[in-house]
Parts: sequence; structure tokens; C-alpha cells
Amino acid sequence: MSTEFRCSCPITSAIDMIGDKWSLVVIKNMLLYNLKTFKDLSETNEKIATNILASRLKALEAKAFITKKKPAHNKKTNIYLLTEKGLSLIPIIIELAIWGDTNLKEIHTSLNRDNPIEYIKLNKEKFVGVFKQQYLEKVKAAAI
Amino acid sequence: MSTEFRCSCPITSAIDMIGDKWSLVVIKNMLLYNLKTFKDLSETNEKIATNILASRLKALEAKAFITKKKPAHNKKTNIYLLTEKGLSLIPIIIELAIWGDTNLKEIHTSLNRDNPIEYIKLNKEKFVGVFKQQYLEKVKAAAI
DNA sequence: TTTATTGCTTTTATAATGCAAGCAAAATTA
DNA sequence: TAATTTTGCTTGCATTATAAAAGCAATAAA
Repeated sequence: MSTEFRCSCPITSAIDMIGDKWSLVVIKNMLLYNLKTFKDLSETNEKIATNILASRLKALEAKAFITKKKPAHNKKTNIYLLTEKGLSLIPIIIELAIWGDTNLKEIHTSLNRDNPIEYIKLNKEKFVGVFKQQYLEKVKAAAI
Repeated sequence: MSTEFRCSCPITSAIDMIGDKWSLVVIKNMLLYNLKTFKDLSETNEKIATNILASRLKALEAKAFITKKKPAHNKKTNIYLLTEKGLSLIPIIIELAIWGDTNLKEIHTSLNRDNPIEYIKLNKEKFVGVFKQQYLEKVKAAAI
């Protein structure tokens, strides 16, 4: 996944950057479920293969959507965190959530619709900030 | 591209539906540039291969994002139009446009930034309706 | 000091995308 | 009306992305 842009269109170029099968899924799992380690991210419902996860984490770090570091008293576990640039994808993720919730219920019977999507729809802009704050607070609380 | 859903997450499922390399690009070109024929869609800046375009149009029709029909007095040219379901993707496309315009200018020097993205940012919800209306009016004006 | 865990890599297979050529039917031009 | 061009694809083959399974070294826990 070297990022070569197909053309000068910002929409197509955005897809060139984050439009593969896994990038936004990994970022969503970091954002909404506060997953931070390779193991955490490899155990999600999506069942990503470990080689794919490794390559995606490397690419996301190279593109500055995430950072990788080791916590002070553990030389083994790596901690992956979203950067500001990673958090800038929240509006896209929210639109995907709303679209999926609204449009897939008929053809995808096991779709999880427990989330308060109706509230989010009513004030999307607010929730961009809410999700960002929640993520940053959790990171802070964990004192990494 | 058979649509099998990886899990019950609406975000991941949305990506399963429209998260490939070409679907949203084709829909964007129909929406913003009013492209309607196979030839039109094959001549865009993105330079999609004709076999890929054919397979994508077939998939998008099967998923009811677009319709295909022949105009009354032409047995050769096919007209592809966005359905309501196709138009429901506008909010996602707008967020991709804003994100690309805001975040890619530094690493993508030839990025096209002539579009009035600043206006769109100020009132996204309004522009969802604007783009939808503009598209429907163009289709109507062409009397297809 | 053994055992388990973490964070990967390697190998091999399959699926998605890309490239070039070709081709039939319809429409246009001569 | 016959030759030419256009449209909307398909076919065959090459390359890249994704998947599944196994393995492995370093660290941490028991």
C-alpha cells in the first residue's frame, strides 16, 4: 500500500490514503473501544490476520495517523495511539456509522444497532468533539 | 466483490459495502460531474480500467446504488443514474472531500483545491441537500 | 527455571485490481 | 448502401492486496 494518488481530486485522494479494507476499521477500534496493543487489535470481531494488522499499523504510523511507543515499565507490549491526524478521521467514521445503521439493517440482520446512533444523527458536529474528547481522556487516564 | 459482512459493526459493514477502491469514486463522478454513460465514466482523471468499471457498475446496480437503462431513441448508449440509495452516500462523500482538502495539501502538491470547500465546511448539512437537488435537477433537465 | 504471552514474520493460497487487446452491435459518415 | 467510427463491453494475463496457518524470539509471569 504505497500511497500514490490516482489524480488531483480530494475525494479520490482521501480514498487513496485511507480507503483500503482495514485502515479505518483499525482506527475505529482504537477510537471507540480504546484498543491500544497489537493483541487487543488482533482480537476484534473483524478477525484481522496478524500479518495484515502488522502491515496496516506500519502504514498508519508512516502516514502519521498513529504513534507507537513502549510504556515505561514494560519492554514487550507496544502501545499504539491515535494522533491528531488520526482523530481528524472521526467525521468520516461518524458518517459511515450513520450510513451503515440507516441503510444496512434490511440486508444485514445481525447488524449491531444498540449504539445511540439516533442521538448522534441529531447533532453530528457535537459528537465529533465528544468522541475526540473521550478518546483523549481515556489516554490521559491510562497515563501512558 | 461479494458482500459478506465481517461482523455486526455498522462502520465495518459500511466499509464492506462501499469501501473498495472504486465504488465511491464512480458514484462521486456521477454525482458531481453528472457522468451517465460507460464511456463518460471510463474517461475520468482516475483512469479506471474498463473491466473494473464494468464489474463495479454491475455490483453497484446489484446493490441498488444505481440504475441502468437505455434512452428511448438510442439502442446503444446505456444511461446509469444514481438511486436514492446512491444519493444517501452524499454525506460520506462530503466528509471525504473536506478531509482530503484539509489534510492532503502538504503531501499532495497537485491536489485540486479550486472547489468551494470552505463554504461546504461551514454548513455541511445544507450541502448534502444542495448536491442531491443539483443532481436530481440535472437528471430531470436531461429528461431521461 | 519452566511456561505463557506478546508482537510480530514467513510461507503459501486466493481474491482484487490493472493492462492490453479484441469484438459485436449500433450509429455515423462517405 | 457500404465503409468507418463509437459504444459498451469481454477476455486473457500480470501484478498487488488480502487471507490463513504456522512459527519464532524476546519478554514476562508462574
